[in-house]
Amino acid sequence: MGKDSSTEEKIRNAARQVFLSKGFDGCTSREIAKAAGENVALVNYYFRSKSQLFKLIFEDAMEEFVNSMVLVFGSDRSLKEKMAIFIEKEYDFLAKHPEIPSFLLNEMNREDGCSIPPNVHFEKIASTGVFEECIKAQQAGKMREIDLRSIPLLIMSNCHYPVMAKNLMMHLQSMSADEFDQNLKLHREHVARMLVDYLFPEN
Amino acid sequence: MGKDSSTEEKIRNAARQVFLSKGFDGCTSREIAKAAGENVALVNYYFRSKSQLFKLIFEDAMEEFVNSMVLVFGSDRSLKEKMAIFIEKEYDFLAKHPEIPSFLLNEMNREDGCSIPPNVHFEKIASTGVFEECIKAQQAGKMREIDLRSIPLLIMSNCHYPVMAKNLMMHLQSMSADEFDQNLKLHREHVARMLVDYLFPEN
DNA sequence: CCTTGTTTTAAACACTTGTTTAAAATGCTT
DNA sequence: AAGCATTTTAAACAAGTGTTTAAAACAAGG
Repeated sequence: MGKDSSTEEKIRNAARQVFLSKGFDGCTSREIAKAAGENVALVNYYFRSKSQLFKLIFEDAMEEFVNSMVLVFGSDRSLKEKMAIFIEKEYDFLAKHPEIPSFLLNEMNREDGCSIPPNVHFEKIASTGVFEECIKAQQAGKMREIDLRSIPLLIMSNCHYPVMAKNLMMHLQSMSADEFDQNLKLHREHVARMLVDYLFPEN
Repeated sequence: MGKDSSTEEKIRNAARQVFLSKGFDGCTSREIAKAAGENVALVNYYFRSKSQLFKLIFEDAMEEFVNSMVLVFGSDRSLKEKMAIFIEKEYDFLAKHPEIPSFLLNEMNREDGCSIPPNVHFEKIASTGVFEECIKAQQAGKMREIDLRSIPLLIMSNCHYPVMAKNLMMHLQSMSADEFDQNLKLHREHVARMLVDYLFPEN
């Protein structure tokens, strides 16, 4: 069976790009094929159906997404440092892949959207031991008493939303894309300071 | 010309519900008509086209959205109080209309998505005088030195994202809808405290 | 009643959708 | 070169899309 470079990969990459920016409903099989420079029939020849191909792309994105979480938490810095570094990395990651948050959220909310076993991703994050680390820190009085499930939500809110809301904010505050990007660099520092200050209050 | 109750409104309401939950690409004219219990042709009879009808719904949602901002900032409380109240109101509002943030963001990012004059909404917010109020507070050392455009972004991030990410969080943390909603109540208080503490540091 | 204008309907329009087919092109082994 | 499976193509398929049409149903006033 063939090299997985060439055609199959070309379609997969094109699909990724198109799906990420337009979503499942927002694009057509022919659009993906054209973006790959290949015949429409090849999409189904290699991936059986549009949905099947989408599932592949979606799970890839989800994995990439979760991995970027796991990476930092696995290191052996202090919890406070980890948090700050994670926010840094997250902003860097999102600068390169700004469509991922919107993509995941949207397709997660579509009916018959997500058919993935949840435990996989949960386990991956839990396996870094970051949760136990938090509990310890809380018991030692070094970390604010807060439900552990709120922490990812706090971080993700402040990292993901700004990227997703770029167009909306540009509209509401009538600013250009450059202005927004420039402002985002400052915003990022506020976010890091605010979250760390809140989660690790000074005595 | 007829009563604007009955058919026209029935279609408009159905369209709102369907558009909000599925987006422009995610639904069909026939689906809207069926939801309204009327014939397909009536959609175009009253609204000329699917796009036209969508534009109406979209601008309505946007207005509702901006108004919920303006309402609080127009009151005559202290800035610190306004902020806290606003977050409260926003969470209440979003509990009733959880689809609006996703809807606005998505359709804002669609190509040929937003064809609305931006200045309208910007002016509406600016006209509350909240910006001048912030500048004053910053000069008096009562408010953190931060670009004013970051403040709405901070607030919206922490109010809107949690609602949008409900399904994603349920999945990642393998929790039920009830668990999530319960957690959201606690989360909301953290958000209010964190934002106020950060924007109005004690001395 | 008939006439007028408005509202509603079923049917059709042209076009796009995802998917399949059957034939053509290509590559590889013998 | 011949035979083979694999890959690619253009064409077709049925179903669904937004929109239009032309006729029917309705309401109101003369």
